[in-house]
Amino acid sequence: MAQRKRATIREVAQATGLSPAAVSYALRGMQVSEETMERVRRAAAELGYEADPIARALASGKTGMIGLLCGSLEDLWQQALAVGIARTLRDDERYALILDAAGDPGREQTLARQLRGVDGLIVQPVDPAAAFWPEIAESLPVVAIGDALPRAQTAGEVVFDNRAGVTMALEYLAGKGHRKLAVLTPTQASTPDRPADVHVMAEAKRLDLDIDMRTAPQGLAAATEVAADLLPTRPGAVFCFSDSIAYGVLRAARDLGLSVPGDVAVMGYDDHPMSSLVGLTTVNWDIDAIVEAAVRLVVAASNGKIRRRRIVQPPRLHQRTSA
Amino acid sequence: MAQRKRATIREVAQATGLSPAAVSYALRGMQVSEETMERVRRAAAELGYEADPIARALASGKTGMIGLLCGSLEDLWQQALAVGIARTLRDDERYALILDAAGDPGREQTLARQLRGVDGLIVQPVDPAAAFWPEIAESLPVVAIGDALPRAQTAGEVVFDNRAGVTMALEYLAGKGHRKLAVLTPTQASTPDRPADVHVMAEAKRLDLDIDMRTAPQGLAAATEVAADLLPTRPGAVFCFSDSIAYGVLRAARDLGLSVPGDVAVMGYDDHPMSSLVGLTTVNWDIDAIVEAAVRLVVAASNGKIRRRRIVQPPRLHQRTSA
DNA sequence: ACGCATCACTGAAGCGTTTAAGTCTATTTG
DNA sequence: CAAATAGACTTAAACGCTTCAGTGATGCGT
Repeated sequence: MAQRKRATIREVAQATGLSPAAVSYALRGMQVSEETMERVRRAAAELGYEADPIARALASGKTGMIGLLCGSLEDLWQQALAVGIARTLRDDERYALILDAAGDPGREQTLARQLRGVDGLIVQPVDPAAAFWPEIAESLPVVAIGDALPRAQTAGEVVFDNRAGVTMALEYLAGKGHRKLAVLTPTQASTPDRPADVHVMAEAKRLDLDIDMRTAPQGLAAATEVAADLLPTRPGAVFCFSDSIAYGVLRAARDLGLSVPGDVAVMGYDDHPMSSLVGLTTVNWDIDAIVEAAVRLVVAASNGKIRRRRIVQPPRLHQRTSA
Repeated sequence: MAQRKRATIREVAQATGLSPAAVSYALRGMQVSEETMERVRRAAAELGYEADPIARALASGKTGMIGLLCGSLEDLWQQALAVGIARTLRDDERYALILDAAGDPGREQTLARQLRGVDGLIVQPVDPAAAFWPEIAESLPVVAIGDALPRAQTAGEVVFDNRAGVTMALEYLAGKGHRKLAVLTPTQASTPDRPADVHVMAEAKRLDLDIDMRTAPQGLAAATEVAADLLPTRPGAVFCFSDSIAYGVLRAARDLGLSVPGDVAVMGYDDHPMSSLVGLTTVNWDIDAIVEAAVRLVVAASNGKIRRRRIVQPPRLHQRTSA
């Protein structure tokens, strides 16, 4: 509370009889003799000096922070992704500033716009086609996860082959003999023509499926409510566009006394660790590979190395007991 | 990538024929005429001007960022807590810088020390008794969640009545007739005499229980491995100090073909939303209340309002099917 | 012994804001 | 009507660091 003033670089300079510049160099191991470096280190430790990241950032133009703009942190899988990215960034001496668009394209735009003082941005776009992305990507390195940003010059993209993922899921369900299904996609304010939705419609037509397409929030309680409305219409199977939503369906099914997969088959999407425990059949994206690739791309870009690589993740089907 | 330069306040000043100071005031609605304000607003919008948070922070001494130092983000409950706090902070125009001590007191110290340029700190301490807390708390407002920081002058504390929580869990298990139990606490590098451990030992003695105390990581896969080692010793019940660990036990039990709670009862701690789905009996802490209280305290303190309140959370028992 | 690098460091400008103090005009007040 | 007051700005000094362009000393080759 006391907000005690911390030591500045000037005080260290005074203590060692050097100039502030020399101290600055010494602390970062540049341009100084071994001996001076040692002396400075000692004095700094003595005074409890710790460089002020704000001042450093203003002077150097680099903050060491990477913004992580998540589509919706209510989704457990995205939580896991965020934690993984934060952890991996730390190994590069960088910190993640985690932001949550909460499924709202408007908020996504606001957050992306306000985001300065960040060396790079990793984004799981809610609205990949939005008009503001090119402008953002022009002012700092942007790496997109999930969907590409078609109109922006990103520093890299780790995209999911959602077309293949949807096909895989729907073919699997169709192969089990299901014709009448429901599809639950995450609720998001006004994002028309989402790529995933388009894929679902196309595949439904191709496979001659009767689908009831609805939206659901990612929170367990809220998703359960939506599912409780849906299940009485007795779809043969429910395909959820995130494991979090699928958990809600499982919960609702149990509350209604429906057996899974007997009365209703349930499929998820993403493969959160908990899915292995609850037996959810789901489409798997390799989260570790995604984390690793995204971090590598954004770190390279923030160092000025140009990559602009597009890495495509292939889906895999994890069959368990729910479908 | 182009790193296109954004407009500065000076350019807005030039465009309007005012001084930078006037623009600064106008943009924050102070000391200027309505008319000038409007003119500045328009010019700023035109130029796409957005204040640089770094420079603003250096000049004003406030960043709008609150540090959130989590004990271990592998724990799903702590993930949920972090997401909730970030979301709630946003309503106060503040951002959360989420950091993960990963159960390591050493890392906790490093992170806490480096943490400057943050208006306040919310921490779920790994090592509440550590010697560096007083120093940290002196340089910025600190709010502790979970365990209090006994030696530091914090700006507030939202503590869990772990004594009551442990008693509740152990009495419940004892009441079910269990004598031989195992307790799984989160792995953390070298933190001696953790309060929770002490409570467990005391209660074990009082209730005359035979307990096998072990540690486990919070990740599902890793926790499952530990549990797979433990379960063959056939404890009557396993009490886990986090739901995440309990999930691992449930998984291992299923892998080994043990019925829950028939062959082994499992109890968790924290009450993550998923526990309602997997039927985990657990000790509940009201996460929404905790989030709300912690944010309120840290925001008040970062505004200079002194509170220093200690809020104690009472445990509740959520009985489900696993014990 | 001479020029030429190299090394170790210093001086000072700047990064883009905020903010305390000061200036000038217009208005109010005794 | 002089003096005090308020309003609307401007000036300039921070904020704490980095970094560019020097400045003397040394070491080196010839």
